[in-house]
Amino acid sequence: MMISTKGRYALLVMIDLAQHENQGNISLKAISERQSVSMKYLESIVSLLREGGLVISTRGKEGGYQLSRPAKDIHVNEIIRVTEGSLALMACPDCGGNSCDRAPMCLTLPMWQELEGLIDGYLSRVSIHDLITGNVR
Amino acid sequence: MMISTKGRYALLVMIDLAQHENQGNISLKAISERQSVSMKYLESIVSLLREGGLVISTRGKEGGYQLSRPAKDIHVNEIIRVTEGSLALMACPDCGGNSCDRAPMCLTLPMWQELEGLIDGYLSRVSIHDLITGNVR
DNA sequence: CCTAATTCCCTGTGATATAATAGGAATATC
DNA sequence: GATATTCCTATTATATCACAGGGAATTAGG
Repeated sequence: MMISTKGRYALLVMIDLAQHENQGNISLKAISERQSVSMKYLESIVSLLREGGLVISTRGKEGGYQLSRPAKDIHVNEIIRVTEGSLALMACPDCGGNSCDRAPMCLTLPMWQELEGLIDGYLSRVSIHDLITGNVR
Repeated sequence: MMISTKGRYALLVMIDLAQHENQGNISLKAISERQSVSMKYLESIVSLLREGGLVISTRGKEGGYQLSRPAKDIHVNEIIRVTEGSLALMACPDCGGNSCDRAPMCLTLPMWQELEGLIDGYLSRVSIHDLITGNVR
């Protein structure tokens, strides 16, 4: 399974923020209540989104989060990359991508690279806005 | 990370078997020595391949494994499916794919289904034989 | 029949990752 | 100064991974 709850909840948060775009700061409490997800857990996930520059935070009372860019300009591959680490399906364990003596293992490398490009290519064409409007294909 | 060593080693075994096609039974001992992987761990992996019908086993002395079909007719998606469970990236946790009240979550479902089809489509076009001959694209 | 080589099966184990929880410090608003 | 919020650092519980061990069942060859 490629996508853990971390990535799932991250998408959830981004969609929620997009649905309340231009409504000022959205607090985690509001999101957690709307999506019935533990607020404490959301905290750790949103902090990844913040470090990745996908959301902007404001501390203190009346604080909260907003998308750092319009929902049309934020794509799913960024969200996954920030929360799940990377999209890398597999790396050659010994040589790190270069050729080595572990031949049969390396035989599969071109396939993984090709597939990775395929996945990243697709997810980079799906924006948060596309998800909300159901414009996925 | 989508592919664990289970899937990696399974591919390794299948490639090794393909490289010794028409040479009778290949023992785990031989594979484990060639690929320097623990024989005990290989055991558990090959048993998945056997249950999945991808290899045929022969017990007793001079026993071992062979591909159940020509390498050209075995594709990577089958191997991953058998060893890693499924290619499913994500399922709607509450409604199992149908629509439910957890709207934002379900908004992402079409995207995952599309992507899953993309991945499965690609991997179903890559055979073990393709991997060996470097005919990947 | 006997021995050796093999698959098969069941169980255990340490390491790591995931999913979540907990407590409190820092910051901003009113 | 009270309150609401983000931010930071732990801790725990559970699951999965990557093996290891012991032995039963099966088969080939002498």
